[in-house]
Amino acid sequence: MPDSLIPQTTEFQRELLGWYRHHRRSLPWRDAPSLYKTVVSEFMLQQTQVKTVLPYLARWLEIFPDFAALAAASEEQVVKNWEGLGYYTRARNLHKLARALVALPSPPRTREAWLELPGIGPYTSAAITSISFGTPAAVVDGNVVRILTRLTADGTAFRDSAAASKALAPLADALLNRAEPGDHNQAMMELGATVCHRRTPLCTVCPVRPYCAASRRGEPELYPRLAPKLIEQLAVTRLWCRHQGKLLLHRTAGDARRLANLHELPALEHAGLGESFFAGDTPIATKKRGITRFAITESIYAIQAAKLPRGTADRPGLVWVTLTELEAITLSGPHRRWVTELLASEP
DNA sequence: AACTCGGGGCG
DNA sequence: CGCCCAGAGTT
Repeated sequence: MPDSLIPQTTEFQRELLGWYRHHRRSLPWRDAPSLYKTVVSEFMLQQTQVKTVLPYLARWLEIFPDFAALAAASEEQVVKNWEGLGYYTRARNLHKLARALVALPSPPRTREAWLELPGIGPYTSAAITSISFGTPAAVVDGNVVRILTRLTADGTAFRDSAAASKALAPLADALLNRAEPGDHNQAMMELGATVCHRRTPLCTVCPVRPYCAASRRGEPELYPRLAPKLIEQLAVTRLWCRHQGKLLLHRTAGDARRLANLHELPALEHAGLGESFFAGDTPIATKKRGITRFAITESIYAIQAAKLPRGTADRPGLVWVTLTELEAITLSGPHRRWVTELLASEP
């Protein structure tokens, strides 16, 4: 392991923590910290930027102020308040977690015990226990991977960020300030978010620049080395079908791995229609979206209910929804926007 | 170990 | 457009 940094660990920790005390952003889970706020924010922040999370978290804390309120809510209500954030399994797991915690005499205090709970992995268990209980567990997220590979100029070609996190865990642990693990962990992530940017990092204001091999070489952007991902182009055709004030939607099965119980505009396959059903017609809207490794172009075609093949609307998953019901049900983020937009542009 | 899950920010 | 974001669960 490239660890020329290790002998200077104490100095590194002191500079990092000193910087953090002065420069940390004021964030809702830092102001009046509580276990509940820490847990909810960590779930929302999985693979999601701070800026995106802020409005969701504020609303969430109003509606579900503590574990008891969350545990008492229905799953439907919980997922509805996650609408637009994505990775909806996180919401279901957070809900399950709340129900598991209120059934215990007190929340666990060890990383191992938290790891057993739903939605909690290596990162989140370390984050929660270090921040809330002072447990000496080092977090390794995307920020930490970037900082550690730069500190040591580690040019290893990692398959993906998960492989990098695993490989860098020992170094993260060696650098952990065991007297202040929560602030140390947050300081590492704060540094990654506000100074050690993926591109054009602000090395001139970096508190740990003296310990950074990549900065010395003048090429911090070379790290980390991650394999490029292949983006696949995909085309989806969807229906816009209005009838007697209602809108035809597709509801994904509750046991599906993706978008379980969520609604979207029906795709051709949901309606049992062939690929060429709308051949020659003009879509009322064309939308682009990205989903992990897919770049999807969605074409939406208006069709009268009477022109659908008989029995189409009775197919499994298809539902007629009134505009009043539409507000209460959960749509995926993009579909919520598109539907709102298309309704507003109706004559 | 490799895949999958949604969505948005930003260069 | 492509990469990344306070990752975890499943296969």
